[in-house]
Amino acid sequence: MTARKSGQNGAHKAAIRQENEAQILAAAELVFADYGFKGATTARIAEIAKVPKANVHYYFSTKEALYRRIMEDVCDHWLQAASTFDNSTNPAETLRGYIEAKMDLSRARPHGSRIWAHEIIRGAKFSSDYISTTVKSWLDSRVVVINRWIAEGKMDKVEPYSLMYMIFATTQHYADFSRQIEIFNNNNPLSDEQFTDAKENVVRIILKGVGLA
Amino acid sequence: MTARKSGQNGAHKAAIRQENEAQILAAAELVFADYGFKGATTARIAEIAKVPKANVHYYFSTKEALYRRIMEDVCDHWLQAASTFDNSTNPAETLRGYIEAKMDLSRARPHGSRIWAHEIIRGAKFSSDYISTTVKSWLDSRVVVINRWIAEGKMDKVEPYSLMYMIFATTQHYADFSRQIEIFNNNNPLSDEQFTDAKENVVRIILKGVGLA
DNA sequence: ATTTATCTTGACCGTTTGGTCAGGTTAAAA
DNA sequence: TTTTAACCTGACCAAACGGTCAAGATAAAT
Repeated sequence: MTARKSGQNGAHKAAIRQENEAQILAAAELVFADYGFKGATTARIAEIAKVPKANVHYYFSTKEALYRRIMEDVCDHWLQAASTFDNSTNPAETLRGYIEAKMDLSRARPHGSRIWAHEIIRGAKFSSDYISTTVKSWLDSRVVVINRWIAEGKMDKVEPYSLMYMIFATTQHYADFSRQIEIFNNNNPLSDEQFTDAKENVVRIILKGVGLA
Repeated sequence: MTARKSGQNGAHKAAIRQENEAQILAAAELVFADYGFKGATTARIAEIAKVPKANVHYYFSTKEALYRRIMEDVCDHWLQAASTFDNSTNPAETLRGYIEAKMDLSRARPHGSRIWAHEIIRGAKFSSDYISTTVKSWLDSRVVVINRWIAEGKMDKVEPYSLMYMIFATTQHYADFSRQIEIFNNNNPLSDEQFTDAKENVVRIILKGVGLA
């Protein structure tokens, strides 16, 4: 294949790089989600990505570098869902939007949620900085909003952190524990209908639970 | 030390066995909780248990045998907390009792909860039988109770599974994600006071959320 | 056509892994 | 006291681990 056949300026090489990196990242996300950082192996990642193991190390110098890259991706998506909390005029609408966004993220990217779970369970060795700065700032500012709603008598007086933890836990449960839910559902993954129903139930219980229904 | 010095009939040997097994089990619980089955190493377990690695294999033939034993323990404790759901006359009292029992279990035995989380995240390879029989039976019978409460107009019409998943997720979050909670709490573990407060908030939000307040 | 830069990979290396074992110590039984 | 059964452990092993590298293949630039 000549240079002319592809786009100009080394577009083919760039495409190869992008393709391979994407393949490796997708495989790594799967393997890290199943086994966490320590339990995952580069050989297994290579196998799933369908590239020789040496090629994994050509694109990502170390297992840790690959892991950190995956964590960045996971955090980016988390922040994206978080932004739903911005429109803070109507408490019920805002909370509903946030819960629904987090539920949808659990459905769309369960592996990311599982990687995060591994990371925290193990003690957040790689991400404690990110949590104590970026995530904590985000959370604290939402707590302020919730406290304002409470002060304005728009909702019940609840501990905002407890509420947020409940939302974190419940929404992520549908990703992290989907295998358990599947078994309870007679060994069938939740259908789109069942998931939508679950989402509505979660929203309703929480909104009513804090006096927003 | 002679046989006479200890109780009769080989009590000393039995005591040694019990002591060592307990030490190894405690260490294994810690290590499996941090790294899951695959990521945990027998060398690390031996180190924490303060016995030579060969001794770990003297008491537990393989890493998998040790892991299964730990899983049994975890399940036993889970079933113990589950029994709180038995007194099913008063919905609010029953649910409150169950939620509080699960919260207390997360506080008292966080490692067990984390091991369970690892196990499910990975796909419940060792425990799918236990879940699809024992746990599912337990859950389905509680769902019947909740549906009866709903039919009797004692609480809102909610999807019982969604409600139970919310309780699982939220209570276990205080064990599995305690490191994250700690960071949000300015790098301090929740005090007994804060935990009691969180527990009460969780109970209040859920009970009110399903129309039991 | 030749050079250069990037991509590819089988073979390899030192270390760590789960697990074994021979030979020892200790306590219970005879 | 002697025998027996259980406990203990340093040393070891094959396999799997993360990572390296030299040598070749491919495509872009000259």
